[in-house]
Amino acid sequence: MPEGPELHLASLYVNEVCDGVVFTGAVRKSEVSKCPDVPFTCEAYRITATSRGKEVKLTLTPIKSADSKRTVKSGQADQAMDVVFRFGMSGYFRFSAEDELPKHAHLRFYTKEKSCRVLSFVDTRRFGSWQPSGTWQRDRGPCVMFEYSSFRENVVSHLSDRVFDRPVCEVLLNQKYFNGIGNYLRAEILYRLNIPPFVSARSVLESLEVQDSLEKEKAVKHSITGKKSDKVKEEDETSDLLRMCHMVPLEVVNLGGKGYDPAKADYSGFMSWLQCYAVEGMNCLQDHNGRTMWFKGDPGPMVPKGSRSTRAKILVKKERNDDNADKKKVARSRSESTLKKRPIKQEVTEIKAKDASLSEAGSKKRKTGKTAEETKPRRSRNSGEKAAAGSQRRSGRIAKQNSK
DNA sequence: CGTCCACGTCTAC
DNA sequence: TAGACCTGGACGG
Repeated sequence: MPEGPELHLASLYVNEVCDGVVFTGAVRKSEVSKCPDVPFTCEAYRITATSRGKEVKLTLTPIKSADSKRTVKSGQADQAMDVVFRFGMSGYFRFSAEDELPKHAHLRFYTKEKSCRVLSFVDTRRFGSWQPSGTWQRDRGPCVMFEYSSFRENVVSHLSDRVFDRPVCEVLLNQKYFNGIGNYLRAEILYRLNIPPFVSARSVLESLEVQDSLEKEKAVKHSITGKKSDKVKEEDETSDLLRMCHMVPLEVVNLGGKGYDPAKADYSGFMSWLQCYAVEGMNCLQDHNGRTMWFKGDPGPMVPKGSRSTRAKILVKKERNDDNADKKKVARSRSESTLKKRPIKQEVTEIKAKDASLSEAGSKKRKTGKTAEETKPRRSRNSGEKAAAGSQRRSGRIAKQNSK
């Protein structure tokens, strides 16, 4: 599930399904989990959730009854407890019947119902974690979605920090400044702005100000009366990287539905929303950390040496509907960058690799005559995640569902 | 069957 | 800045 939008949707999910539900007893952990026990036991309690960036906090609140003072046994909570979750690569919450517990339900909260149900933290890969009596992780910055002004402030006031020497695509994953941005969001955000991923972060951020310039503009317009002074320099609403770090994740929240989770039922809406990440025809390279960066066009000057164009998974195939494309383009030709949304007919395919033309980007940074693949043993990001690939796989198959 | 890939941190050399 | 931490789906042989 897990970038900022999915964490927030998870908190909405918890609040919805747990509304009016009474939980009871102890919080139980799976045998296999290495995360800490949650020492909370209560005859009757409620669960609510909030999110911040890439964390979710559950609050367990004991329900007071008239005779509670007498009834509270030792070992029973009478105080609320917060449990803070990080989702790793595969975490999510599910509310189910007790006899239909999902596989990998590693932390469980049981309802006080005759036919008991369970709120579970499910995490297939177990990269997620929780912290009993937890607080928001100290080194994480403000939420890009719901603490927008302090998020801006935090970035703009630290631009001299040396982390901003790094390529912008790598800095966008730094949760100290971009809490909530992950691998698909960085691709989508930079794509919308046409910013090459491997240019220094400072160079694209240094012109930005603490206050969102659109907000400023609104304020000005407002004070000027209702006069629609078009003279006020119409700034392109999609031109500010920090604003896009706020807006793009909110778009995913407003899809209302499933985020990226191939294991789950309906994520087709999300797949259609993607314009760049894992989209056929886009380029990709490994960043300095071995993570796949999806982009279009120029990669920028700071591509890591030896970065290979990965044979990353293509999840989305989009098909142009060219019939009226040109006309529409002219009609709305106001700003180049707002035209990113090509008139498109999209097809969500099953996951089928096609490995389109990634070679272009890859060849750019081949300085020697030889390919990176030939000269260097490929850097591997980590043992489990990326074993250095030996063989080239080329498959030319795409699920052909483009019939019509 | 085996290899490669995946929405993210962590910590150890 | 490599690994470590994990499971499982897609794909290739």
